[in-house]
Amino acid sequence: MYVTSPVDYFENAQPIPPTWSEDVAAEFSCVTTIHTGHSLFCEGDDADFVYKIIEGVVRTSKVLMDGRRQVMAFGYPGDIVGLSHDGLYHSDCDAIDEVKVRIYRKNTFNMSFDEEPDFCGQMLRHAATEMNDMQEHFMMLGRKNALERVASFLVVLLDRVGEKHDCTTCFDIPMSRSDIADFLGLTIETISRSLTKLRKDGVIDLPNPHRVCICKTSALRDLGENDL
Amino acid sequence: MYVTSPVDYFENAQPIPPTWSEDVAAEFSCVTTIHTGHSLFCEGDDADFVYKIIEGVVRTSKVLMDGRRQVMAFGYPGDIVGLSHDGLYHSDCDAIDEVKVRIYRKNTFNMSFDEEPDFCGQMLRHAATEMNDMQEHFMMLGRKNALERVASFLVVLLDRVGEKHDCTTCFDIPMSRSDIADFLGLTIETISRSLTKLRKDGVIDLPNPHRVCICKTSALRDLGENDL
DNA sequence: CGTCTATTTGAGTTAGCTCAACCGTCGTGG
DNA sequence: CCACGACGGTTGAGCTAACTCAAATAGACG
Repeated sequence: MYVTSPVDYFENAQPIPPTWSEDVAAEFSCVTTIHTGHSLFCEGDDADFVYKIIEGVVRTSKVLMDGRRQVMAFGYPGDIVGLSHDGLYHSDCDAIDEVKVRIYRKNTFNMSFDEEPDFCGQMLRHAATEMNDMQEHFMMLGRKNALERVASFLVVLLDRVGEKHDCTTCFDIPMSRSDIADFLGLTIETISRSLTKLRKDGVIDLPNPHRVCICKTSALRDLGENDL
Repeated sequence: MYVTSPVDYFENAQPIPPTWSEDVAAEFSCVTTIHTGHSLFCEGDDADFVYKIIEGVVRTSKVLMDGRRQVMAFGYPGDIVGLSHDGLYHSDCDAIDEVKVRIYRKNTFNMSFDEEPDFCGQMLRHAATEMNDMQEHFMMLGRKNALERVASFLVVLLDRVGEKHDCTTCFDIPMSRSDIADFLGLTIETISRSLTKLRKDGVIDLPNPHRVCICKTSALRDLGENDL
């Protein structure tokens, strides 16, 4: 099931000491870089690690036997990926660009919280936040049309990574059209056509295929009808 | 924003004592019944409680301004609903049939875990399980066709509440066609047609609209292509 | 400069939607 | 007791948004 080996960053793992506090936590985690296109983990692997994104963007996805793929989420800096309920990963996770992550050994906190209860609390808060995002995602996949989905997607990115320049807000889109399509449950052609329509309507500008500038923020928000 | 009042079950709430252990937990939670069609909570309400389903089935859903609705999940006995990341509920939750729940005061464990760390662990495990279910749900909404979605849905119910009788496994479907449609991102007509097709193909039997018997389990599983 | 890959654009097809009719069950009231 | 209307589910017919397939375009890279 392995595409690339996701665990060889952790060869010199230290033994786990009896107590664990915030400032020694660093000893039980390590920072590493995953190169563009490489996997953090694959579906079916033992879920031994949890990853916190420091830099770059990852993609978590699942594939059906016939190759149909659904992208669950894009993980941006601050996001946590790799939580499992049964000790196995149930999705693939790949680096979309050059990604720096902090890797935590699962057994130091996950499923056994004796050492540091607050880490569990942080984890739960994070899970609750992610579940909320997932509910927004359900709304898109189940009930919004193509243009609304693309608009919603752009609004989420706008609020998360938009850089305000005078009247427009711009940001990079590190993922391919194919990634966006598989995230939104559409095809690359429909993504392209929707972006073109938004551009022709003057809502956005596309300096290049991997960068967007939002010209009419409120129009985009109206289209996306995102919560909050 | 209220449809029905979801909080009047908790009029005689007790003050929170300083310590909290498993056997006194009952004091900080209470069991109550929510009647068919009534709400446990609504989007926008203060998320003061978390609910564990004891009996019956609940539906969590979101609606867009124009009335389009997406059902996020059906909560069966053992499931927990009402987790929030920011102190507000972001979905509606309603009783599909007569529902018995245990209501926990959020502040006794959620977001402040000083008293009982293990409750947080249970919560996190539950959240991880639910996130896994949600990922299956994404696959359905984004990448499966109507028949596959209905088959997947039936397989999940089959594994969860199926009662095996000789060669077939049967279970009740407490939710309406409209609920199923809004869960699967389809219309009631498409649900009906898909069920009829499965019946005509001999995969299932429908003694009445709210009960299914699975005749060809493996055929249904093949169609649904569920993970695990 | 040519090849490769990602994206955009165009044209025709189709799965699922919309709208409408129909059917069975249930509760209500004359 | 039965007629009636309301409601939930099923079935049919036509429509349309998004898909599929195909071609054109544009960068990126050796």
